[in-house]
Amino acid sequence: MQQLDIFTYLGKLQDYYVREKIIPSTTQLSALWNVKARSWTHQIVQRLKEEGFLENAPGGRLRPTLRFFERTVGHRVWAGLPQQAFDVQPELLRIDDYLIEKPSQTILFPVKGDSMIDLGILEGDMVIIERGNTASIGQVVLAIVDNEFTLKVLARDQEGYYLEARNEKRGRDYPPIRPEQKLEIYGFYVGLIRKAHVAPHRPHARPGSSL
Amino acid sequence: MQQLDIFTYLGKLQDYYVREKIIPSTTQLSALWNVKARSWTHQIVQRLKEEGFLENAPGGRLRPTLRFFERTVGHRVWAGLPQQAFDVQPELLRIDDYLIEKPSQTILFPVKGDSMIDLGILEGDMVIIERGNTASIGQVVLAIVDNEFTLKVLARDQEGYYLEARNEKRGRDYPPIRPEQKLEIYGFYVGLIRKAHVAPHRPHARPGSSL
DNA sequence: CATTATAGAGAACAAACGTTCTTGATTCAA
DNA sequence: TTGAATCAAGAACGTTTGTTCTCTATAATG
Repeated sequence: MQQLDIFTYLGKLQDYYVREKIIPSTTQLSALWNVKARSWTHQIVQRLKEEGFLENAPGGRLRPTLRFFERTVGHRVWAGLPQQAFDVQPELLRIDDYLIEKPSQTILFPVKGDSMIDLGILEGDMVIIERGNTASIGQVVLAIVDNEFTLKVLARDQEGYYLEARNEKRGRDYPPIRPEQKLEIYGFYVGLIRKAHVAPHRPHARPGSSL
Repeated sequence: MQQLDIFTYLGKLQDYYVREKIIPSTTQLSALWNVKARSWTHQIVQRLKEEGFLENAPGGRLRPTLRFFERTVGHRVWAGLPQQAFDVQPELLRIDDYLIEKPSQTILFPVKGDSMIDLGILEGDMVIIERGNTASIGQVVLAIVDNEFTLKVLARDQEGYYLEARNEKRGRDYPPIRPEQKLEIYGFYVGLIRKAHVAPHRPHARPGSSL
């Protein structure tokens, strides 16, 4: 704690950036960090630049680098403090880049119902759909049936193409969908994001200690 | 073309923002827009604020609004489609913002095994973990057992706290984990991202037409 | 003990900043 | 042809900015 811990400052700044979507000026940074002297704030900023979290945009203002957004991915227990995650060369990952390859052809679609539960696609999840009207058998596709979107597996038999659910338990609730005329495919499933509905944080349990 | 076309200015600014990831100052905007008077630049900015493309961040600096990013996936694509699509405003949702509230306390962790499959957490998924050593019974937690991370449900009985898997089918493969001394909780599950392993794109099927 | 980093504050400054007010063209409808 | 908008530039303002330089405490080291 004696040592100037840049990551404490970085953390506050990252949280601020998420809130405000801007890197503030030295003066405002001083307030954010509870530093009384703008000169000292400047010093800390300099350190963050050396570490590669910030850089100067044309005009001298600060802007976040790619590294600023990167998030640690843990594989095994890091010896000691969690902050060391940065030192230990962990895998770094940016969610948007990881999930979306073609931003202009990608949309998010909210999942309703549990017809795809066997593939781990739950109600309330957001599926990531890449546009394209061609798909392979067995692929999960977002199709348009009766003027409504539906997420199903593309299948085919003697009678032609149809859509299958993936819910073993309640299979009879989701019979195959056979298009009356044509099957309109909007895009195909390339990923998923889920926000867990965390119960309002009542810290019931505090088993053992911590780190 | 006679009329002051804000969108010409907006376009240039959008391109600049993609390049530099920052909204420049009035002076630099003047250069970008080939406007000689900073006052006039200020006027245009005012117009863009009224239209909802820009706003003032705390401190007076400019920042882009959500509408600023609107253009990427043309909304015209949606015209004529089922109404569900409009609920989400796909291109306006930024994944990072949606999933992560406290970036500095959040990590991603790759899921191994199928012990949590009943909660739709599959092998290869990345769970989003928010740090904190307190948790409620029934919450999904990332705990440290035998110097390895494990993702399980926190439970409790007469004997004390323990960890449960969630895999009905192969329940006997995942017996409850009871800590020898103390149960160390690293953080709790707040979300998930998944990248579907799309088979190399062989466009087997082209059922019906498209849009 | 003396010394040397480290953590922090204060003052000071030129440049850049956001803003306002004034003035001059050009366009276009009454 | 008068008069109001619109488009544009200039000058001027007080404030904030990034930066530098100097000066202290405190802690660690030898």
